[in-house]
Amino acid sequence: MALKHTILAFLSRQPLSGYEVAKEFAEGFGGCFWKASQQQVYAELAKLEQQGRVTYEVIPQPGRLDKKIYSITSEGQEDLISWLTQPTEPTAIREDLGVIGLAGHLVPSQVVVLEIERRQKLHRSMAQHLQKMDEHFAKNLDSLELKDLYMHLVIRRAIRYQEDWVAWCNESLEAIERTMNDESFE
Amino acid sequence: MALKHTILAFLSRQPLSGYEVAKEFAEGFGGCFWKASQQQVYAELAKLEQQGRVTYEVIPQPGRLDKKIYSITSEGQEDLISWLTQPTEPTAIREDLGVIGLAGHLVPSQVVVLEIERRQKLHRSMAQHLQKMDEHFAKNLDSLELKDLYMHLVIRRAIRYQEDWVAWCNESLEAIERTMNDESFE
DNA sequence: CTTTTGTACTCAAAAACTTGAATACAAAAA
DNA sequence: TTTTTGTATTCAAGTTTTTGAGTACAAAAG
Repeated sequence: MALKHTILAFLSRQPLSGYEVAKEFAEGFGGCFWKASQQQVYAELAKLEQQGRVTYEVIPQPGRLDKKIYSITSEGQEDLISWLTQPTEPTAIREDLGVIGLAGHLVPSQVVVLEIERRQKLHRSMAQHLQKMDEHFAKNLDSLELKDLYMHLVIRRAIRYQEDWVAWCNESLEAIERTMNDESFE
Repeated sequence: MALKHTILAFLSRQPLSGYEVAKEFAEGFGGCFWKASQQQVYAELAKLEQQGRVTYEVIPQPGRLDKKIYSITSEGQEDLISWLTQPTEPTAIREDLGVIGLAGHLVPSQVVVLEIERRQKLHRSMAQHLQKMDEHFAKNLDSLELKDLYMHLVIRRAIRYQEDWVAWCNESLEAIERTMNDESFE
């Protein structure tokens, strides 16, 4: 699984607390690329710590719960690098909206149309949100250091994904509406 | 989870044996949309049968193991329809190649470049394979019955997905190579 | 004539993920 | 001033998914 390596990848960029890692998985990167719950992240960090892939430093906070700042160890970096060097396999899409296509004939077309419209709006706003995340990188494209260039590419991937959904929704809505009209004139 | 409903969706199109359902998840639909192992499919079918969502008819085959042909029951159809009527949630991408972006700075750019090139070829051939699956539908687009129109839309979704990967790979390769050249002239 | 491929199904264990709850405290909003 | 939001972490149960092996037989390929 790659949750482990995704966490290591985050920590390879900068040390973070468990809470901060979890936030990345809930919002930024996770918002549309890789989701993981807080519990999953904390459990994984504990496991990685046991395996010596990460260490943490306890930061006492005045009038607050302590914070554990995790950083990647050299073992962790080696592990990560050897994972990075192996070929990746494409992931299946696993999308509920696709299943609707398989059984859409069981419900009135309007149900499908409304759902596609709802999803289209959602993906449009996700694309916009990602565009904003990317702005900073896209502006200085030529002077980006490698780390940031890669981050930009990852965000671009997510933007494309969302935009592709929007375009497919359009295409599909048109096709369905065309068919609905055809049938009513027959 | 939607594996259950995806199986019901298949059976709502036509009765199938467990083996055939598993094949759908390995190749056709599953090839790029939803993957599930044989074991998962058989287990799920058994559970659905217990719940009365599907029934099977044992077909004895001369000189072969018996075959169980599953069909959806009216309970199954009701279950499926009520699921179809609920809003769907977008799925996270969960792609290993995205994680590479987060930690790409740890390995030589050539490693990333080669991996992206490898993936690009893969997605190109997946797109072609899907195009072929779609040919039959795309040809008679105007005379398609609803069932087939929806199937066409699902395949289109998968084609777009694969093509989007190909385009992103291009975009990324160019950006990385540009940066590599910049740096070697400095 | 033997190996591979394809049909057809089952069992079991481990890893991963989801869901729900709980604890603890601070700062801002209502 | 009470509620909500945000920071920060942990435990537990249940479901899903992955991985690996095993049984059985037929037909085609080598």
